[in-house]
Amino acid sequence: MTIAAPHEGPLPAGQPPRWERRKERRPAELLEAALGLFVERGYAGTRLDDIAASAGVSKGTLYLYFANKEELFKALVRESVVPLLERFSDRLASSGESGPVLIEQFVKTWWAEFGSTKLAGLCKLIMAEAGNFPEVARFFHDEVIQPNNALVAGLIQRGIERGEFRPVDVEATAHILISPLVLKAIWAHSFERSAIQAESIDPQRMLATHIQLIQAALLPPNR
Amino acid sequence: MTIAAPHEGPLPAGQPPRWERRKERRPAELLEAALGLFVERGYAGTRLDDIAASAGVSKGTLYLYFANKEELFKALVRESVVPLLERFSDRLASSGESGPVLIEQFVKTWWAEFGSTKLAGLCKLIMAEAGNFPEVARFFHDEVIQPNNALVAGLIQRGIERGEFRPVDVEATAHILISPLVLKAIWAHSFERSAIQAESIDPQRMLATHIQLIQAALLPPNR
DNA sequence: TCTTTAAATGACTGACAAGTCATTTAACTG
DNA sequence: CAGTTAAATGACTTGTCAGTCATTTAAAGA
Repeated sequence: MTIAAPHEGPLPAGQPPRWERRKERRPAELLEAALGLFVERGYAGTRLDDIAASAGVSKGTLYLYFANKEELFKALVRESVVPLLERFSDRLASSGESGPVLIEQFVKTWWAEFGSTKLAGLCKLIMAEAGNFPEVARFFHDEVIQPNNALVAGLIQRGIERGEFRPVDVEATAHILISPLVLKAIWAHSFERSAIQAESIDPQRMLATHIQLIQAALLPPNR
Repeated sequence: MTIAAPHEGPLPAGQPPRWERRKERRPAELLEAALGLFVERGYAGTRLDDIAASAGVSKGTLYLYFANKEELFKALVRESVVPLLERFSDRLASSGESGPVLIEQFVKTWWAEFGSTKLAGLCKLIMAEAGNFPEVARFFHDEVIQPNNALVAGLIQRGIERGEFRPVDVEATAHILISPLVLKAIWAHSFERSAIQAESIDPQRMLATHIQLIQAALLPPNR
């Protein structure tokens, strides 16, 4: 993509080397290519030759950086997850907003930062391959899903304590709140790819309705 | 599984033939075996040898009944969908119950008849393979998902017209209502298989909460 | 300019699994 | 009890793709 300076060391003063080599941006480039192809064709359906070609190198190069296909896949999951967590953790946990507003912020942020992203395709992929890669599934579950659920549960719990929400089963409600987001994100990478002219609902419209419904459902019974 | 009489014709009076042959229950048996293995290991991960062995025959036999792996898969989807539709169509569409009760009935029936079944695994499989089998995805979408959505949308629409529900975006609400069911069903065939000791929520508990929340969310603003 | 170093290559191999088919086996027939 | 039919078999062929490695290429240093 972009022309890059060698990883370190002095370059011939000024102009970058026309053709790159011995770069250590290679792993990242390969993972980027792998993400796209894995999401599009699935794990088994993606050839390492294609990933390499898509990253502009040969298959041999790929093996300089990753031991094998499975390790490449695991690295992809690991590397994709890190920025994801960073983006989310501190975002809403300690905001001063009211419960209903926090819910709205969460839904919108979640969709913008994750649901509408290629990463949602990765989520679909992991679910599809969970049976074949239990460790990967476990990792993703522990590092992404659980914290995310906990975050939502925290929002609801706090709202209840403040009297902004009526008392409900916090964990179950958290699941129910997230489900439409996750499913819509997955959907976009399965049916909406194939059955294109399917009259699928606009995400923003669905999100807006979802926010309204949840807020109404959690309204305390006072007054 | 069970010992079966030959497809037709007279048997030697009384005792069924000890070893079956030339049966035409074979296709169904093969599809049954295929369903289990496909759901467990995915499309690419399932060997035809294994399907045949699981059905108690050799691979050659499989090819007497299905042209190839892809046709076997398509047949599986087609055959699985038919009973699914029959079970659901006439169930709730013309019941005399009130809106909130219909919602509850729908959620519980859906889970019992589909979500907690192997067929949910098929749904996961189709989503995972949608990219590789667009026709299959389209078929499933048109024959299962759309009618199901329409059914729910109908319930909500009728409730609104009767004044049992407040006016909402019917289509979006239908999606939102179904999402937690579908996702929980898919979940059971991915993460809950691999990350077993994950503290996953009991489906009944989640269903109960979901019903409460939806009913509250749709409560008309009267009084 | 020559030498050194390591990044990159791509032809090769080995394994695995889809799909074939000549042969075997068992039910039925006369 | 032959003889006929077709269901069933499993060894074999074939194509694909993950993974290897001797060779090539280009950057850096002397």
